[in-house]
Amino acid sequence: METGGKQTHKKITLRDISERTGLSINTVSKVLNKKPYYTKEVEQKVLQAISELGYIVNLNAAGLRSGSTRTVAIIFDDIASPFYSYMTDAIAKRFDAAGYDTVIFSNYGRNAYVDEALLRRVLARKPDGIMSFLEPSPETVRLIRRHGVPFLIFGRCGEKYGLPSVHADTEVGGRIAAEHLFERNYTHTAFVGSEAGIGVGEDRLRGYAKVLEEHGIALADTPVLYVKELGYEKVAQELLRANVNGIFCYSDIIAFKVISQLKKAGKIVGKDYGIVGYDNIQSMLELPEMITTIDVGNEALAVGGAARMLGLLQGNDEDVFPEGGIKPFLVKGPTT
Amino acid sequence: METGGKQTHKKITLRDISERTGLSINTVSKVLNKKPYYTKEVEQKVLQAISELGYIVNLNAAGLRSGSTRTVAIIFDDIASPFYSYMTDAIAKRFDAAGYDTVIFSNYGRNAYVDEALLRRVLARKPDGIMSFLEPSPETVRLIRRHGVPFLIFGRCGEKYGLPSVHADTEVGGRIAAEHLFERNYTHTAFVGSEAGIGVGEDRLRGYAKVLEEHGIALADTPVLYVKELGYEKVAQELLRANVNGIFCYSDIIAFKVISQLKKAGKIVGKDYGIVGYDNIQSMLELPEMITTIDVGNEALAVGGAARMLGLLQGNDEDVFPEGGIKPFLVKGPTT
DNA sequence: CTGAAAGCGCTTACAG
DNA sequence: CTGAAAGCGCTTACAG
Repeated sequence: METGGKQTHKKITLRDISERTGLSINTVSKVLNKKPYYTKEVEQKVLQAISELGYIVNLNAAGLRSGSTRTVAIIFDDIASPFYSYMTDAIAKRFDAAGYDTVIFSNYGRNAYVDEALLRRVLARKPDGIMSFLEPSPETVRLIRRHGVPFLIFGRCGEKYGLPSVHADTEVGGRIAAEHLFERNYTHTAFVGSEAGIGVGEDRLRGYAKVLEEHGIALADTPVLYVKELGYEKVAQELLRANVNGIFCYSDIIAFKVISQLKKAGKIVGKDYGIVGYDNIQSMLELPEMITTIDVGNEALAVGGAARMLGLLQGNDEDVFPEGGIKPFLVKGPTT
Repeated sequence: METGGKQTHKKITLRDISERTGLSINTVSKVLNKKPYYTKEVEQKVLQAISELGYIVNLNAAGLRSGSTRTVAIIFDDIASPFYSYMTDAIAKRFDAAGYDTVIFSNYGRNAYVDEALLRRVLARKPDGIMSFLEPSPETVRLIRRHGVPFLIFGRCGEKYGLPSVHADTEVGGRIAAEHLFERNYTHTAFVGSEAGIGVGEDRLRGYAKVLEEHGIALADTPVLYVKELGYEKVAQELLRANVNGIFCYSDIIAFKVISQLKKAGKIVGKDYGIVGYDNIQSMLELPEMITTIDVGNEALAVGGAARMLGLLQGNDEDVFPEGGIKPFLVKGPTT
């Protein structure tokens, strides 16, 4: 099987086009970049030589000189997660349409934040902008400042970092979930999160807690469990021990696993208890309706996020959602 | 004042490190790249200056000179699809560990092949290698050859293109699915694909067809339907009209939609009919068990694909699966 | 062990 | 409208 690996392939550069056409390198460059001015005749010659020699521009070299790589970096925790991959697809598609390529970075679950080491790797590629699903660590914020690169936080609020962000109102999401559980008479509730201290998780928890209060229940008197801390088996044990009948989960994936665990104990979802997830991944994957969940306005979020990033790339710092942000909504499924 | 700190966005380059330390630029470069030889003292000085000034290397510039960008491009059809995003995560993680960053490219569903325009965009970034979930068009193959860049086809056979590939035996997958349907007495079967002419789809269909033949049934006498051609409603109509009771689908996602459509007509899956999907996405997403499906050896495929690509990057053209490839296996679910 | 020079492939002023 | 020169930030020979 041949790969062409070791063969010598002559690299075609502007110099070759220049020699072929008898024009100077910068005239050729001008035609390539459609900069004024050149004659139709020159254009013809250049385009023909390019096609004949199979010239392909080296954008790294171009970026080195021009200062812009026409590249956006996306940072996430876990691209295998449907929420991230769906969003990445929707966003990268828009970058593509605007002439930007996308480089992806992840710390592969090693860290819930963008740490300095990761940001250094990102910056070494000189992207024109960075869009991050993760929040930056404090030192990272300093590095972003110093570097002056546009940095957009996506899906989480950037206010406390003084950085631009596009996100839905997560507290409202938690509120909607809790209200729904109470409406359906699942009033003995618990919250199951990923890990404590994640900003967006805390927001959802807060919205949920407020509804509890309105019903005269203190959050402290109800289970608040984190799967990364306890594991799913222990979480299920706690839920059973507390005799909970309404569960609000940080994500659909967590909800699915909780359902599986409780099933082992003979508990039937939608009958013995109700559960609400988060993210509405079933709609992203075009799966059959599986769960009651909160949709954070996925589509609007992706569109808005891409628009905001492209705006930042042009030095435009205006918020795309001045009206108070995207509103999450409930999607009723068979689990409540 | 150089130590003042808030120098607004002055770019720090090797030149600055050189001036700060009194060493030459190439000595600094040598330390950065750990090339022999330099003294401990010099190393100390350089590392300190780098830390003080917050230097970050420009890998585009480095790549321009060295010829290697330490970058791999991944091309896919649709990163929002769980199969692709899971694989991308598993693969990119391994590239990362080997010191390569990943750039993603897609034609966003516009084309089932890597066309020339897309490959040009990829090559303009000068990746050290390309890994593609999509097969190349004929002109694209020529361009790959001419360019001499390592190009690995992932998930599909590259033999007919003369290009290296890592893939499971898809024909066996189709065979296993069909055998299972017959075993379970779903003997009046149909195939539902994505679109005609996709190599990997044809392979699955062929394996399926062979089993039919062994049971004395000609493929031509059974429905072979493509959703991109007919749409889901028409597909369901055809399935009902032919009074089918066993369905083999090209993917789990297609299977889910077919199940939804047939439900509207009152048909209960697992009772009125059996259905087998492909990809085992439920395991990737950690969803509850939802469907009988074919797992193509996802984990092994990702590990092997990454290893093969990293091998190609080092000029090593050896196949990582000399023993006849990865074997798909059946995952029994509630739909058969 | 360290440094001066050349060059990777472009684009950007600027001169004509 | 076209071209000669400089330079983006590095690494690579090569000289000392």
